[in-house]
Amino acid sequence: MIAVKPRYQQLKDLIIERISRGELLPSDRVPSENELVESEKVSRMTANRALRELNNEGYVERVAGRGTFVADYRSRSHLVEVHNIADEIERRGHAHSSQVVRQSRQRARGEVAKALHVEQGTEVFHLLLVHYENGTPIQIEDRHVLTSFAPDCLAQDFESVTPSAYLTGVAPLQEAEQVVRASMPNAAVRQRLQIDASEPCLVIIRRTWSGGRPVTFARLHHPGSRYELTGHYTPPGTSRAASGDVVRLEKLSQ
Amino acid sequence: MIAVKPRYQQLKDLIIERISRGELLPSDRVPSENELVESEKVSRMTANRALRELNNEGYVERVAGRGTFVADYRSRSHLVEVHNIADEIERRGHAHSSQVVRQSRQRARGEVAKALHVEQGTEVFHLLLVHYENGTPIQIEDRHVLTSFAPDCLAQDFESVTPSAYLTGVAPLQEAEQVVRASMPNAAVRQRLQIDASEPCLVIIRRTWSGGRPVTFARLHHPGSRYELTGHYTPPGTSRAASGDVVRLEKLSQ
DNA sequence: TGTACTAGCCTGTATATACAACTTGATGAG
DNA sequence: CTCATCAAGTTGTATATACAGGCTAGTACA
Repeated sequence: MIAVKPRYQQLKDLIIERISRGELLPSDRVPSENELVESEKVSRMTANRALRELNNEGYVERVAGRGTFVADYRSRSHLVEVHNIADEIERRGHAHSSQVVRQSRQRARGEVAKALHVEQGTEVFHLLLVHYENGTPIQIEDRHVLTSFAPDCLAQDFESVTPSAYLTGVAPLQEAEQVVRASMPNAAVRQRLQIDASEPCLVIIRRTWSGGRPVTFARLHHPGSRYELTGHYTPPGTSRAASGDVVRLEKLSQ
Repeated sequence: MIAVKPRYQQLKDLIIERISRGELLPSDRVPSENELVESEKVSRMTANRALRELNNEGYVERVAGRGTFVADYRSRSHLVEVHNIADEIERRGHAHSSQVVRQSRQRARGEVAKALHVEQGTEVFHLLLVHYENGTPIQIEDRHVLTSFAPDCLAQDFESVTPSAYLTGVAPLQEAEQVVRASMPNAAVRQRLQIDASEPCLVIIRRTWSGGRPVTFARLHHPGSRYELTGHYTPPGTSRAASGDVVRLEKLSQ
């Protein structure tokens, strides 16, 4: 099946390709419709459709009169926003800090090797951090990263830039799977989160893909009494105004 | 500001309007491009853009050679799929059953009144069900519904059709907010879920909107050892094939 | 020097036209 | 009656053209 892709899709693929290989960085200017007409020998309407759809999908931002620009990674998907606990805490107006417990190479075993699609015993990076909100522990981040994805992982200072922010900067994350559970933590987790034996944890296990392969696998433990996940869903095509005056549910249900 | 909406947007609004007022039902035929050219006095390209975008947004399905048809509610948004615990259980190949504990009128107080945007003391429907997977309790559904939204709510047999499925049938749900927490259940919840005092619950608090106002508010309790939420995110515009061979994470991390 | 204006680029929308590919139902040949 | 063919309607794509409106830089003018 050698189905020929439509021309507008070829243009989209071309631009996505340039973005994901880092040739075009966030806020860089993307070729204008007329430039694409010249260089790719298409009509302006075809170039328009390609750029318009990339805009709808969050890859680029368009400004009438100025041009088309690569969007920030963080606005590309809700997923990436949720990824970064530091942003989340700062958006609440609180202070974020973190402590690196471990930052080392490790041989991938069992679950980690399977999740990252590597052989048992392959070297990967292992990060263990505790994140604090106004000095109170809010998350344990236990993360494994493919060495080939981020070779300079051990040289980073993860107390000033979170692993999420760093990894997002290395390359855009394209896909993610996550599982959310409630479970009782063991003693080590309890000690790091400063909670007692009767408090459950909200656990998120998340695997993220880039360039067609899984690149990082994280287990995030949160104290049940101090953390909750919130989500907001609107069907596409709904006017933005409608969702603006939604009362935040977490305030209602405390 | 009397901004004139673009023509293609007017067409989209027109069709969404017909769908949401029930004039067009799922699988009904939507006017074809040429019919819109006639009736709405637009060019075919404009009609094409309107229908194409409605298709991308999940409102309609298009089949070359046949026409354009209203999509099923359940395929309109991932949200609605996730809503129905019965479908979820059956998709796993297990048997779903449920027991209605309470199905009555109740005066809305406190949190419920605030969440549904009604005065304290307004009458609402109250549903309390326990859902079972292969005979084991998997969810307590404690739900409040606006009487005006579903007047025949008390006449339904919720042991054969789940509240989610019923409510989805009354009108398409347009928006939802949810909060996910881990917490220790009280004795009543423990007893209904048949769990002991050391097991935490995964709690989902969800509010759903239709026609611009909140219509139902639900608290869902799940035993931490038997239930987990899974999510899968792909940025829009990614080819579908890539996400097909993703290994389910819940199997990896058991 | 400073300000107003304009040319030139950009996106956003709308139309008319064309051809390809698919589906369905009718028509006609065997 | 059966099967092949065809016509008409549908979506999907692509092009050429046009005009409106936003933005910017440079130019002319005061």
